[in-house]
Amino acid sequence: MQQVGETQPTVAQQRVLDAAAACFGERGFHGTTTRDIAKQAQLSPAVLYVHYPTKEDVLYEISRAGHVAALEVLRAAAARGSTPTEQLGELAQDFALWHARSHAVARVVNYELGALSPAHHEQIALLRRQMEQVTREVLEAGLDSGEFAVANTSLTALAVLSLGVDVGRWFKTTGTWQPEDVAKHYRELALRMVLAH
Amino acid sequence: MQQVGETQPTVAQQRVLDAAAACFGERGFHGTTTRDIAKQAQLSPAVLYVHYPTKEDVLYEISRAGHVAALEVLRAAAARGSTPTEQLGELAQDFALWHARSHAVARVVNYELGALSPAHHEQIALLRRQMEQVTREVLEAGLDSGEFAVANTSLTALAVLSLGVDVGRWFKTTGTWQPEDVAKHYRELALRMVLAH
DNA sequence: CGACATGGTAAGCAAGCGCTCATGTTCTGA
DNA sequence: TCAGAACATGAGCGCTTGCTTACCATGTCG
Repeated sequence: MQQVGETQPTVAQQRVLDAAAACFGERGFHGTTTRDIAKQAQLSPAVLYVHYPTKEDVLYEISRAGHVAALEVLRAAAARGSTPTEQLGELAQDFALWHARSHAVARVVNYELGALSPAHHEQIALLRRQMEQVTREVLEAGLDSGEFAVANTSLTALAVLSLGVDVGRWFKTTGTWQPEDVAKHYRELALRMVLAH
Repeated sequence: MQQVGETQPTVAQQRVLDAAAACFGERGFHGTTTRDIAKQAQLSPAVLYVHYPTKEDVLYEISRAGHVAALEVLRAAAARGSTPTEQLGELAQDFALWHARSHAVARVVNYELGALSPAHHEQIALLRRQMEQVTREVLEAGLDSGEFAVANTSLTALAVLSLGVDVGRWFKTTGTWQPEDVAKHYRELALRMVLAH
Protein backbone atom coordinates (compact mmCIF):
# COMPACT_ATOMS: atom_id res chain seq x y z
CA MET A 1 0.00 0.00 0.00
CA GLN A 2 2.28 2.74 1.34
CA GLN A 3 -0.18 5.52 0.65
CA VAL A 4 0.05 8.35 3.12
CA GLY A 5 -1.95 11.20 1.66
CA GLU A 6 -5.32 12.56 2.70
CA THR A 7 -7.21 9.26 2.24
CA GLN A 8 -8.88 7.43 5.12
CA PRO A 9 -6.57 4.90 6.79
CA THR A 10 -7.63 1.25 6.71
CA VAL A 11 -8.28 -0.67 9.92
CA ALA A 12 -4.75 -2.10 9.93
CA GLN A 13 -3.23 1.31 9.26
CA GLN A 14 -5.27 2.85 12.06
CA ARG A 15 -3.96 0.19 14.41
CA VAL A 16 -0.39 1.15 13.56
CA LEU A 17 -1.22 4.84 13.91
CA ASP A 18 -2.85 4.34 17.31
CA ALA A 19 0.10 2.33 18.58
CA ALA A 20 2.58 4.89 17.27
CA ALA A 21 0.60 7.82 18.72
CA ALA A 22 0.60 6.18 22.15
CA CYS A 23 4.38 5.62 21.97
CA PHE A 24 5.24 9.03 20.51
CA GLY A 25 3.01 10.72 23.07
CA GLU A 26 4.75 9.01 25.95
CA ARG A 27 8.40 8.88 24.90
CA GLY A 28 8.56 11.21 21.92
CA PHE A 29 9.40 10.40 18.29
CA HIS A 30 13.13 9.88 18.78
CA GLY A 31 12.59 7.99 22.02
CA THR A 32 10.38 5.45 20.26
CA THR A 33 11.73 2.61 18.10
CA THR A 34 9.86 0.96 15.24
CA ARG A 35 9.93 -2.18 17.38
CA ASP A 36 8.18 -0.31 20.21
CA ILE A 37 5.37 0.59 17.84
CA ALA A 38 5.04 -2.97 16.55
CA LYS A 39 4.96 -4.33 20.09
CA GLN A 40 2.30 -1.80 21.13
CA ALA A 41 0.24 -2.83 18.09
CA GLN A 42 0.91 -6.53 18.86
CA LEU A 43 2.33 -7.09 15.39
CA SER A 44 5.74 -7.98 13.98
CA PRO A 45 8.53 -5.36 13.77
CA ALA A 46 8.24 -5.19 9.99
CA VAL A 47 4.53 -4.33 9.90
CA LEU A 48 5.13 -0.59 9.96
CA TYR A 49 6.76 -0.74 6.53
CA VAL A 50 3.85 -2.65 5.00
CA HIS A 51 1.73 0.47 5.43
CA TYR A 52 4.12 3.42 5.55
CA PRO A 53 7.43 4.07 3.78
CA THR A 54 9.24 5.50 6.83
CA LYS A 55 8.79 6.06 10.54
CA GLU A 56 8.66 9.80 9.87
CA ASP A 57 5.66 9.29 7.56
CA VAL A 58 3.82 7.69 10.46
CA LEU A 59 4.61 10.74 12.59
CA TYR A 60 3.39 13.04 9.83
CA GLU A 61 0.10 11.19 9.45
CA ILE A 62 -0.55 11.34 13.21
CA SER A 63 0.41 15.00 13.34
CA ARG A 64 -1.68 15.89 10.30
CA ALA A 65 -4.79 14.07 11.49
CA GLY A 66 -4.31 15.56 14.97
CA HIS A 67 -3.99 19.10 13.65
CA VAL A 68 -7.05 18.67 11.42
CA ALA A 69 -9.00 17.43 14.45
CA ALA A 70 -7.84 20.28 16.68
CA LEU A 71 -8.59 22.88 13.99
CA GLU A 72 -12.06 21.41 13.54
CA VAL A 73 -12.62 21.68 17.32
CA LEU A 74 -11.79 25.39 17.15
CA ARG A 75 -13.93 26.04 14.05
CA ALA A 76 -16.93 24.16 15.40
CA ALA A 77 -16.72 26.05 18.71
CA ALA A 78 -16.49 29.42 16.96
CA ALA A 79 -19.46 28.52 14.74
CA ARG A 80 -21.56 27.40 17.68
CA GLY A 81 -21.56 30.61 19.71
CA SER A 82 -23.85 33.49 18.72
CA THR A 83 -21.76 36.21 20.40
CA PRO A 84 -17.97 36.62 20.58
CA THR A 85 -18.16 35.93 24.33
CA GLU A 86 -19.94 32.64 23.73
CA GLN A 87 -17.61 31.81 20.85
CA LEU A 88 -14.44 32.35 22.85
CA GLY A 89 -15.89 30.51 25.81
CA GLU A 90 -16.73 27.49 23.68
CA LEU A 91 -13.39 27.69 21.90
CA ALA A 92 -11.31 27.76 25.08
CA GLN A 93 -13.40 25.06 26.72
CA ASP A 94 -13.43 22.62 23.81
CA PHE A 95 -9.76 23.20 23.01
CA ALA A 96 -8.79 22.37 26.59
CA LEU A 97 -11.18 19.41 26.56
CA TRP A 98 -9.61 18.00 23.41
CA HIS A 99 -6.11 18.38 24.88
CA ALA A 100 -7.14 16.61 28.08
CA ARG A 101 -8.98 13.76 26.36
CA SER A 102 -6.47 13.27 23.53
CA HIS A 103 -3.36 14.21 25.44
CA ALA A 104 -1.22 11.53 23.74
CA VAL A 105 -2.00 12.81 20.24
CA ALA A 106 -1.91 16.37 21.58
CA ARG A 107 1.68 15.92 22.72
CA VAL A 108 2.68 14.70 19.28
CA VAL A 109 0.83 17.64 17.72
CA ASN A 110 2.49 20.27 19.90
CA TYR A 111 5.90 18.90 20.79
CA GLU A 112 7.10 16.75 17.86
CA LEU A 113 7.06 19.34 15.09
CA GLY A 114 10.84 19.40 15.04
CA ALA A 115 11.04 15.73 14.08
CA LEU A 116 9.08 16.30 10.85
CA SER A 117 10.84 16.62 7.50
CA PRO A 118 10.98 20.21 6.22
CA ALA A 119 8.32 19.51 3.58
CA HIS A 120 5.96 17.92 6.08
CA HIS A 121 6.67 20.63 8.65
CA GLU A 122 5.52 23.23 6.16
CA GLN A 123 2.20 21.46 5.62
CA ILE A 124 1.62 21.32 9.37
CA ALA A 125 2.64 24.96 9.83
CA LEU A 126 -0.20 25.87 7.46
CA LEU A 127 -2.72 24.19 9.74
CA ARG A 128 -1.24 25.81 12.84
CA ARG A 129 -1.52 29.26 11.31
CA GLN A 130 -5.19 28.58 10.64
CA MET A 131 -5.68 27.67 14.29
CA GLU A 132 -4.27 31.01 15.37
CA GLN A 133 -6.32 32.74 12.68
CA VAL A 134 -9.62 31.32 13.95
CA THR A 135 -8.79 32.44 17.50
CA ARG A 136 -7.73 35.92 16.39
CA GLU A 137 -10.95 36.39 14.42
CA VAL A 138 -13.08 35.63 17.46
CA LEU A 139 -11.02 38.10 19.50
CA GLU A 140 -11.37 40.77 16.82
CA ALA A 141 -15.13 40.28 16.67
CA GLY A 142 -15.27 40.78 20.43
CA LEU A 143 -13.16 43.91 20.21
CA ASP A 144 -15.46 45.32 17.51
CA SER A 145 -18.57 44.57 19.55
CA GLY A 146 -16.99 46.07 22.67
CA GLU A 147 -17.35 42.84 24.64
CA PHE A 148 -13.58 42.35 24.79
CA ALA A 149 -10.72 44.67 25.69
CA VAL A 150 -7.18 43.46 25.06
CA ALA A 151 -3.94 45.29 24.34
CA ASN A 152 -2.42 42.86 21.84
CA THR A 153 -4.73 40.64 19.80
CA SER A 154 -2.10 38.24 18.43
CA LEU A 155 -0.37 37.75 21.76
CA THR A 156 -3.70 37.23 23.52
CA ALA A 157 -4.77 34.66 20.91
CA LEU A 158 -1.52 32.82 21.56
CA ALA A 159 -2.20 32.92 25.30
CA VAL A 160 -5.73 31.55 24.93
CA LEU A 161 -4.37 28.65 22.87
CA SER A 162 -1.44 28.23 25.31
CA LEU A 163 -3.84 27.41 28.12
CA GLY A 164 -5.26 24.52 26.09
CA VAL A 165 -1.94 23.34 24.67
CA ASP A 166 -0.32 23.11 28.07
CA VAL A 167 -3.15 20.93 29.37
CA GLY A 168 -1.80 18.27 27.01
CA ARG A 169 1.52 18.47 28.85
CA TRP A 170 0.37 18.11 32.46
CA PHE A 171 -2.94 16.30 32.20
CA LYS A 172 -2.90 12.71 33.50
CA THR A 173 -5.91 10.40 33.26
CA THR A 174 -4.99 9.13 36.72
CA GLY A 175 -5.12 12.61 38.24
CA THR A 176 -7.69 14.36 40.41
CA TRP A 177 -9.62 16.15 37.71
CA GLN A 178 -11.79 14.96 34.86
CA PRO A 179 -11.28 16.51 31.41
CA GLU A 180 -14.67 18.23 31.72
CA ASP A 181 -13.75 19.89 35.04
CA VAL A 182 -10.56 21.32 33.60
CA ALA A 183 -12.31 22.50 30.44
CA LYS A 184 -15.10 24.30 32.32
CA HIS A 185 -12.58 26.10 34.53
CA TYR A 186 -10.40 27.06 31.58
CA ARG A 187 -13.40 28.55 29.81
CA GLU A 188 -13.78 31.00 32.71
CA LEU A 189 -10.06 31.80 32.84
CA ALA A 190 -9.91 32.51 29.11
CA LEU A 191 -12.99 34.74 29.24
CA ARG A 192 -11.60 36.70 32.18
CA MET A 193 -8.44 37.34 30.17
CA VAL A 194 -10.34 39.13 27.41
CA LEU A 195 -13.63 40.51 28.72
CA ALA A 196 -14.10 44.28 29.10
CA HIS A 197 -15.89 45.60 32.17
CA MET B 1 35.99 14.21 37.94
CA GLN B 2 32.60 12.78 37.15
CA GLN B 3 30.88 14.62 39.97
CA VAL B 4 27.31 15.54 39.25
CA GLY B 5 25.83 16.66 42.56
CA GLU B 6 25.00 20.10 43.80
CA THR B 7 28.51 21.52 43.34
CA GLN B 8 29.33 24.34 40.97
CA PRO B 9 30.38 23.11 37.51
CA THR B 10 33.87 24.02 36.30
CA VAL B 11 34.39 26.12 33.17
CA ALA B 12 34.85 23.03 31.00
CA GLN B 13 31.79 21.37 32.49
CA GLN B 14 29.73 24.49 31.89
CA ARG B 15 30.81 24.46 28.26
CA VAL B 16 29.53 20.90 27.87
CA LEU B 17 26.31 21.81 29.69
CA ASP B 18 25.69 24.84 27.50
CA ALA B 19 26.29 22.86 24.32
CA ALA B 20 24.05 20.04 25.51
CA ALA B 21 21.30 22.45 26.60
CA ALA B 22 21.30 24.07 23.15
CA CYS B 23 21.04 20.66 21.45
CA PHE B 24 18.47 19.19 23.83
CA GLY B 25 16.38 22.34 23.57
CA GLU B 26 16.31 22.19 19.81
CA ARG B 27 16.08 18.47 19.03
CA GLY B 28 15.24 16.89 22.38
CA PHE B 29 17.28 14.48 24.47
CA HIS B 30 16.74 11.41 22.29
CA GLY B 31 17.17 13.43 19.09
CA THR B 32 20.61 14.58 20.21
CA THR B 33 23.73 12.38 19.97
CA THR B 34 26.78 12.69 22.19
CA ARG B 35 28.65 13.64 19.01
CA ASP B 36 26.19 16.52 18.43
CA ILE B 37 26.99 17.87 21.88
CA ALA B 38 30.74 17.57 21.33
CA LYS B 39 30.48 19.31 17.97
CA GLN B 40 28.41 22.14 19.48
CA ALA B 41 31.02 22.52 22.24
CA GLN B 42 33.81 22.30 19.62
CA LEU B 43 35.43 19.43 21.48
CA SER B 44 36.07 15.77 20.76
CA PRO B 45 33.25 13.20 20.96
CA ALA B 46 34.78 11.64 24.08
CA VAL B 47 34.89 14.86 26.11
CA LEU B 48 31.41 14.37 27.54
CA TYR B 49 32.57 11.31 29.45
CA VAL B 50 35.51 13.13 31.01
CA HIS B 51 33.04 15.21 33.01
CA TYR B 52 29.87 13.13 33.27
CA PRO B 53 29.33 9.37 33.56
CA THR B 54 26.41 9.23 31.10
CA LYS B 55 24.47 11.38 28.68
CA GLU B 56 21.48 11.15 31.01
CA ASP B 57 23.55 12.70 33.82
CA VAL B 58 24.16 15.71 31.59
CA LEU B 59 20.41 16.01 31.05
CA TYR B 60 19.80 15.76 34.78
CA GLU B 61 22.30 18.48 35.58
CA ILE B 62 20.74 20.83 33.01
CA SER B 63 17.25 20.03 34.24
CA ARG B 64 18.20 20.44 37.90
CA ALA B 65 19.96 23.75 37.42
CA GLY B 66 17.10 24.96 35.23
CA HIS B 67 14.48 24.05 37.79
CA VAL B 68 16.46 25.68 40.58
CA ALA B 69 16.71 28.85 38.48
CA ALA B 70 13.00 28.87 37.60
CA LEU B 71 12.01 28.24 41.22
CA GLU B 72 14.25 31.08 42.32
CA VAL B 73 12.56 33.36 39.77
CA LEU B 74 9.18 32.54 41.29
CA ARG B 75 10.36 32.95 44.89
CA ALA B 76 12.12 36.25 44.22
CA ALA B 77 9.03 37.61 42.46
CA ALA B 78 6.74 36.57 45.30
CA ALA B 79 9.11 38.14 47.83
CA ARG B 80 9.33 41.39 45.90
CA GLY B 81 5.64 42.33 45.86
CA SER B 82 4.03 43.88 48.93
CA THR B 83 0.48 42.80 48.04
CA PRO B 84 -0.80 39.55 46.52
CA THR B 85 -1.73 41.47 43.37
CA GLU B 86 1.82 42.79 43.03
CA GLN B 87 3.25 39.39 43.89
CA LEU B 88 1.24 37.52 41.27
CA GLY B 89 1.95 40.20 38.70
CA GLU B 90 5.68 39.97 39.28
CA LEU B 91 5.52 36.18 39.36
CA ALA B 92 3.67 35.84 36.06
CA GLN B 93 5.82 38.47 34.38
CA ASP B 94 9.19 37.12 35.50
CA PHE B 95 8.22 33.51 34.86
CA ALA B 96 7.23 34.35 31.29
CA LEU B 97 10.36 36.47 30.92
CA TRP B 98 12.58 33.60 32.02
CA HIS B 99 10.89 31.22 29.60
CA ALA B 100 11.33 33.64 26.72
CA ARG B 101 14.96 34.46 27.48
CA SER B 102 16.03 30.93 28.40
CA HIS B 103 13.73 29.09 26.04
CA ALA B 104 16.32 26.41 25.21
CA VAL B 105 16.83 25.43 28.85
CA ALA B 106 13.11 25.97 29.46
CA ARG B 107 12.24 23.34 26.86
CA VAL B 108 14.55 20.84 28.54
CA VAL B 109 13.02 21.72 31.90
CA ASN B 110 9.43 21.28 30.77
CA TYR B 111 9.51 18.70 28.01
CA GLU B 112 12.34 16.26 28.75
CA LEU B 113 11.26 14.99 32.15
CA GLY B 114 10.38 11.63 30.62
CA ALA B 115 13.99 11.02 29.56
CA LEU B 116 15.25 11.22 33.15
CA SER B 117 15.99 8.10 35.17
CA PRO B 118 13.31 7.33 37.80
CA ALA B 119 15.64 8.43 40.63
CA HIS B 120 16.51 11.70 38.92
CA HIS B 121 12.90 12.28 37.91
CA GLU B 122 11.87 12.09 41.55
CA GLN B 123 14.40 14.77 42.52
CA ILE B 124 13.07 17.06 39.81
CA ALA B 125 9.45 16.37 40.73
CA LEU B 126 10.27 17.74 44.18
CA LEU B 127 11.33 21.06 42.69
CA ARG B 128 8.29 21.21 40.41
CA ARG B 129 5.95 20.71 43.36
CA GLN B 130 7.64 23.64 45.09
CA MET B 131 7.03 25.80 42.03
CA GLU B 132 3.30 25.05 42.18
CA GLN B 133 3.38 25.57 45.94
CA VAL B 134 4.81 29.09 45.66
CA THR B 135 2.16 30.02 43.10
CA ARG B 136 -0.67 28.55 45.14
CA GLU B 137 0.45 30.44 48.23
CA VAL B 138 0.31 33.77 46.42
CA LEU B 139 -3.16 32.90 45.15
CA GLU B 140 -4.32 31.92 48.62
CA ALA B 141 -3.01 35.18 50.08
CA GLY B 142 -4.99 37.07 47.45
CA LEU B 143 -8.13 35.08 48.22
CA ASP B 144 -7.73 35.83 51.94
CA SER B 145 -7.26 39.54 51.32
CA GLY B 146 -10.22 39.60 48.94
CA GLU B 147 -8.13 40.87 46.03
CA PHE B 148 -8.58 37.62 44.10
CA ALA B 149 -11.62 35.50 43.31
CA VAL B 150 -11.05 32.10 41.73
CA ALA B 151 -13.08 28.90 41.82
CA ASN B 152 -10.23 26.38 41.98
CA THR B 153 -6.91 27.48 43.47
CA SER B 154 -4.79 24.53 42.31
CA LEU B 155 -6.12 24.57 38.77
CA THR B 156 -5.67 28.34 38.55
CA ALA B 157 -2.09 28.07 39.82
CA LEU B 158 -1.44 25.52 37.08
CA ALA B 159 -2.96 27.87 34.51
CA VAL B 160 -0.81 30.83 35.62
CA LEU B 161 2.29 28.68 35.28
CA SER B 162 1.01 27.25 31.97
CA LEU B 163 1.08 30.69 30.40
CA GLY B 164 4.78 31.00 31.19
CA VAL B 165 5.69 27.41 30.36
CA ASP B 166 4.11 27.59 26.93
CA VAL B 167 6.11 30.71 26.09
CA GLY B 168 9.14 28.41 26.08
CA ARG B 169 7.48 26.35 23.36
CA TRP B 170 6.52 29.06 20.88
CA PHE B 171 8.96 31.89 21.60
CA LYS B 172 11.56 32.48 18.89
CA THR B 173 14.37 35.02 19.24
CA THR B 174 13.84 35.85 15.54
CA GLY B 175 10.16 36.67 16.08
CA THR B 176 8.28 39.96 16.30
CA TRP B 177 8.24 40.37 20.07
CA GLN B 178 10.94 40.95 22.63
CA PRO B 179 10.93 38.86 25.82
CA GLU B 180 10.03 41.99 27.80
CA ASP B 181 6.96 42.72 25.62
CA VAL B 182 5.61 39.23 26.09
CA ALA B 183 6.28 39.27 29.83
CA LYS B 184 4.51 42.61 30.37
CA HIS B 185 1.46 41.43 28.47
CA TYR B 186 1.37 38.11 30.30
CA ARG B 187 1.44 39.92 33.63
CA GLU B 188 -1.84 41.60 32.69
CA LEU B 189 -3.43 38.38 31.42
CA ALA B 190 -2.52 36.48 34.59
CA LEU B 191 -3.85 39.24 36.83
CA ARG B 192 -7.11 39.39 34.89
CA MET B 193 -7.54 35.65 35.43
CA VAL B 194 -7.53 36.01 39.20
CA LEU B 195 -8.59 39.54 40.23
CA ALA B 196 -11.96 40.07 41.89
CA HIS B 197 -14.06 43.08 40.87
C1' DC C 1 -9.47 -24.68 -9.37
C1' DG C 2 -5.73 -21.43 -9.64
C1' DA C 3 -3.90 -16.72 -10.41
C1' DC C 4 -3.27 -12.95 -7.85
C1' DA C 5 -3.82 -9.03 -4.64
C1' DT C 6 -3.60 -8.08 0.24
C1' DG C 7 -1.56 -8.19 4.70
C1' DG C 8 1.60 -10.28 7.43
C1' DT C 9 6.23 -12.44 9.14
C1' DA C 10 11.35 -14.06 10.41
C1' DA C 11 15.80 -12.95 9.61
C1' DG C 12 19.18 -9.86 8.84
C1' DC C 13 21.97 -5.70 6.85
C1' DA C 14 24.44 -1.31 7.06
C1' DA C 15 24.81 2.63 9.71
C1' DG C 16 24.85 5.13 13.77
C1' DC C 17 24.51 4.92 18.68
C1' DG C 18 26.35 5.39 23.75
C1' DC C 19 30.31 4.57 25.75
C1' DT C 20 35.42 2.85 26.67
C1' DC C 21 40.29 2.84 26.55
C1' DA C 22 45.05 3.64 25.62
C1' DT C 23 47.49 7.54 24.87
C1' DG C 24 48.91 12.20 24.78
C1' DT C 25 48.99 17.12 26.67
C1' DT C 26 48.64 20.86 29.97
C1' DC C 27 48.61 22.63 34.59
C1' DT C 28 50.02 22.77 39.52
C1' DG C 29 52.89 22.69 43.37
C1' DA C 30 57.01 20.96 46.08
C1' DT D 1 62.68 20.42 37.41
C1' DC D 2 59.69 17.15 37.22
C1' DA D 3 56.03 13.94 39.35
C1' DG D 4 51.31 13.51 39.38
C1' DA D 5 46.69 15.12 38.71
C1' DA D 6 43.46 16.88 35.52
C1' DC D 7 41.90 17.43 30.92
C1' DA D 8 41.38 15.98 26.34
C1' DT D 9 41.65 12.99 22.22
C1' DG D 10 41.47 9.21 18.13
C1' DA D 11 40.16 4.88 17.44
C1' DG D 12 36.98 1.60 17.99
C1' DC D 13 33.73 -1.96 20.48
C1' DG D 14 29.31 -4.03 21.00
C1' DC D 15 24.74 -3.12 20.44
C1' DT D 16 20.51 -1.00 18.67
C1' DT D 17 18.53 1.43 15.11
C1' DG D 18 15.59 2.17 10.73
C1' DC D 19 14.73 -0.36 7.10
C1' DT D 20 14.91 -4.44 3.43
C1' DT D 21 14.33 -8.85 1.66
C1' DA D 22 12.45 -13.29 0.75
C1' DC D 23 8.80 -15.70 1.93
C1' DC D 24 3.97 -17.20 3.68
C1' DA D 25 -1.23 -17.13 4.84
C1' DT D 26 -5.69 -15.73 3.45
C1' DG D 27 -9.52 -14.43 0.63
C1' DT D 28 -11.49 -12.93 -3.79
C1' DC D 29 -12.87 -13.71 -8.46
C1' DG D 30 -12.72 -15.43 -13.44
